[in-house]
Amino acid sequence: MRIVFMGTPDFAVPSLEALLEAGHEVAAVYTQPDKPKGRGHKLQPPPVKVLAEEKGIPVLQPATLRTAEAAETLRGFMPELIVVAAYGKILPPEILKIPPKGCINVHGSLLPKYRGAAPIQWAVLNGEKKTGVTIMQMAEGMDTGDVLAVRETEIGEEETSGELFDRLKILGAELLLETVARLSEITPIPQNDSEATMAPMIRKEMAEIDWSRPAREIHCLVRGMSPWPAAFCTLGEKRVKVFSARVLPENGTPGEVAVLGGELAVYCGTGAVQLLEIQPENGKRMRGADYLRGHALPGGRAG
RNA sequence: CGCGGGGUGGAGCAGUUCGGUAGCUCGUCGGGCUCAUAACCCGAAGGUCGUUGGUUCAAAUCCUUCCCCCGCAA
Repeated sequence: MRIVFMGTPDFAVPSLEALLEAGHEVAAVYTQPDKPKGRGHKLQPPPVKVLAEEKGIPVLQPATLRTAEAAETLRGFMPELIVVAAYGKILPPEILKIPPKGCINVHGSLLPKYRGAAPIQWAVLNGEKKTGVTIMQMAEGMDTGDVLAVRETEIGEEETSGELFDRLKILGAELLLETVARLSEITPIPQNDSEATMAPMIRKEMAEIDWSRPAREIHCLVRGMSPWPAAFCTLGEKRVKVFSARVLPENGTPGEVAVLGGELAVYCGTGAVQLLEIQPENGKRMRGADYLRGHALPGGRAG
């Protein structure tokens, strides 16, 4: 099938790969413009662009699709179908109407749950036991289109957003391929809007640990924010990221640092958490127990 | 030229301002104590102090070249 693919980050890469391997004709790839990232403000191409260029596919990085020119350009590729996976832009109605077989989207949740930009992280943050991927037709609203296919998966007790991301991007690619193959046979199912929840973009401030919260909740925060932006707190004078933690039943003054079970730990509102893997400001990622060797903290307070 | 921190035995750190024979906590190895231990005691091994050149009687420490790592911001 003649397809135009739109996607930007890592999550979208397996989907594009799958379409190519299945022999679909990808006429063009749309992705976000390169942005200055990293130290020194170097321009970074999105992962999808890197793959597309490797495969010799035309790459377009328009700042907006809301112009007559953009619609005209897209029409020029004569796509039968547009496949979108974490593109990062909303498609205006004029664009949605272009491909005769419609526009479909790969979404990292069980819609109508977790509509929006960060479904995977929110599922982990909320301590969900299961989630999944949904392939849907695109409508004008945010992830409101009719559902074409769904696949569920369980979330591990200790699974982080990063790990779940890696699994869902593969699941999503597989389900996408099956859905495209059976597109004409599928009857779209409307979403039940009354059950919808939103998963807005994650902001760094949301990753700050509040030690007065229950240990279980902090554990979810750590998993949900790992590896990005990473849950963080203050130890001594330094800001420290927490990538991995374990819940303990011991109670104490919330925010007090201790050594529990031989590991660096902090008491929470209810229970305590061991900080198994952390990264101090300016430091490398290391085990909490290692950090303890060079820092006398027990008895102190974490912020 | 976005701002900033750092590279010291296997790990995490101190020492660098005011140059002078490398230190702490832990790990490892050997021995001891103990019913026992992530406990305690004794002893040992292990470091060209990221790299290059320089200053000096003497450089981890001062000046210089380059490499690598990381935090913030975006």
